[in-house]
Amino acid sequence: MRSAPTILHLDMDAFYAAVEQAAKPSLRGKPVVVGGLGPRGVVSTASYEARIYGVHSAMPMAQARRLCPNAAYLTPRFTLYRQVSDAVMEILGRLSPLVEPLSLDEAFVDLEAGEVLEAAEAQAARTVGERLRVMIREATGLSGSVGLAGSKMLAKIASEEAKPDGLFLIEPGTERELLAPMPVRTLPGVGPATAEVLRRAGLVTVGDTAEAGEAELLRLLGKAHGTSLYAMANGWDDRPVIAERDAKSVSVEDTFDVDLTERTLVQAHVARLASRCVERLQAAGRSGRTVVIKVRSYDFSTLTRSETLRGPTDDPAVVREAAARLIDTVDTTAGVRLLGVGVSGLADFTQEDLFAQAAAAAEAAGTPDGETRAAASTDAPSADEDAKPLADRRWMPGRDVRHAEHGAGWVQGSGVGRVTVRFETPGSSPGRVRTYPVDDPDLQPAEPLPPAAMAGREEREDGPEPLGRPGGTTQLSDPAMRPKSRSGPGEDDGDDGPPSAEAGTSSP
DNA sequence: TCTGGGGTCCTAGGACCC
DNA sequence: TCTGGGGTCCTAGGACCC
Repeated sequence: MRSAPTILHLDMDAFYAAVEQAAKPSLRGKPVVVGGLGPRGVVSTASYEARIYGVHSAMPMAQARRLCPNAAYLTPRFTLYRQVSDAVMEILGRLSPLVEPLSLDEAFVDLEAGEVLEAAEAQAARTVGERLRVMIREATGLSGSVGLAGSKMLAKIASEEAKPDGLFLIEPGTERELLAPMPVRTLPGVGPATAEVLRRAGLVTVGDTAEAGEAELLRLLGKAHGTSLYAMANGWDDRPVIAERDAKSVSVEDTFDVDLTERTLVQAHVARLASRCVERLQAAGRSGRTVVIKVRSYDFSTLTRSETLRGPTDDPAVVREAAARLIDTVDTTAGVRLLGVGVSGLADFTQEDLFAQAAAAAEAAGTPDGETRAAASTDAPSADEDAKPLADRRWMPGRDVRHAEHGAGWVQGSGVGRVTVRFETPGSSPGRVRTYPVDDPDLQPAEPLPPAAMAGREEREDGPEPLGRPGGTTQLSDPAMRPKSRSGPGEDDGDDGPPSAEAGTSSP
């Protein structure tokens, strides 16, 4: 715990939804929900306008649609979010060399490690935080909330208090009094299960928990959890900001629109997931020794099976074979809703490297060829072409497209052989809507356009058609064009829950 | 129309070794 | 001739986070 508030936590406000609003002028000020659009999708991020209706992260998409039928529902575009995130992280790097990203939209910064802050007093830290918020807005057009405190835990709690679009500084010395009345769920590491255990013991607030004493918490929660919770409840936290950590596992998983029952289909999906997993592993330049499969059944019960190899590998065939052996041990006849394949026990070298080294050594020593292994490891990794039908992905709501005549736009919706496109770009004014057949050769998928603030020079010259020409056929209901109907104050507790991953459901 | 996807860390039991 | 004790690795599951 530092005597000056020199740990900064940045949390971007409703990040994915805010990026979409920056990219799509017609959605600004309107409810926007980003997440999986399939029958089993969940909400990744809801804009503040959508939260007023009760929509929040991790909520099933179907429920969100019931609560807020007029929102724009968009599939996530991670490459774009990563671009914007990189720009934000670069700005954080100007404050201090010690930046710890937690996700695309969140990071800790140790201001003491930078020169920006010499006089380590509160006023200086506040100034740095406010300047940061301005820089982020100028560079990306987005708002972020800043927490400042003497520890990571408190900085994070502070940024939560600051939301949305604010700054909150916890003056060292005031933390216990600030924390005491807060619900124990405020503390990091206290989720539903822990909160319930504590509630049954009569501990509801952070203050209750601190007063209960360490022995009681150890009894209730076990060693590691009890010890850390006692410290957190007292505001004690001296975890350092750590610049970069190596990943410890890589995994991919798919939830299916309809439960899988056919054995060969299950096996085929496991093989495909194994290949995808290895692609990611290789892209990271890593290899792994333990292969894990995950199976979620029709009733949501979930199990994992793992196998540890003799040495680390990044060979797709080796991982596929291990995954195939593992799935063979699982009864899937009742129906499977999710399959996953992961690799852990990561290393920076591979078994093949070792073979190659041995071979090279052997060759150097005059032994005939060291080629035996090479063939196996260069097998084509069988890209997952058939992952999702191409047509489905091309016209997912939210995707960028380009029309030969009308220029850049994005997919507002599709169905029954048609795609509805709104023609606008980040720097334009709200655009109009037109509908095309899905196989119209004039219409093609396009690269995402970054927020206008980031676009710099190259943007703008190629805007969409101006408003005013009649002829756009609007046949899908058009959420973005409805009048703003902000109802009621809404609650708006925290921000962002779970970010999500690729639109990811697929059917057999 | 109930419940995504990508991670981290912890616990606990059994195998195995010294 | 009836019971060690500790350390490490592996496997499985669960809580939690974004």
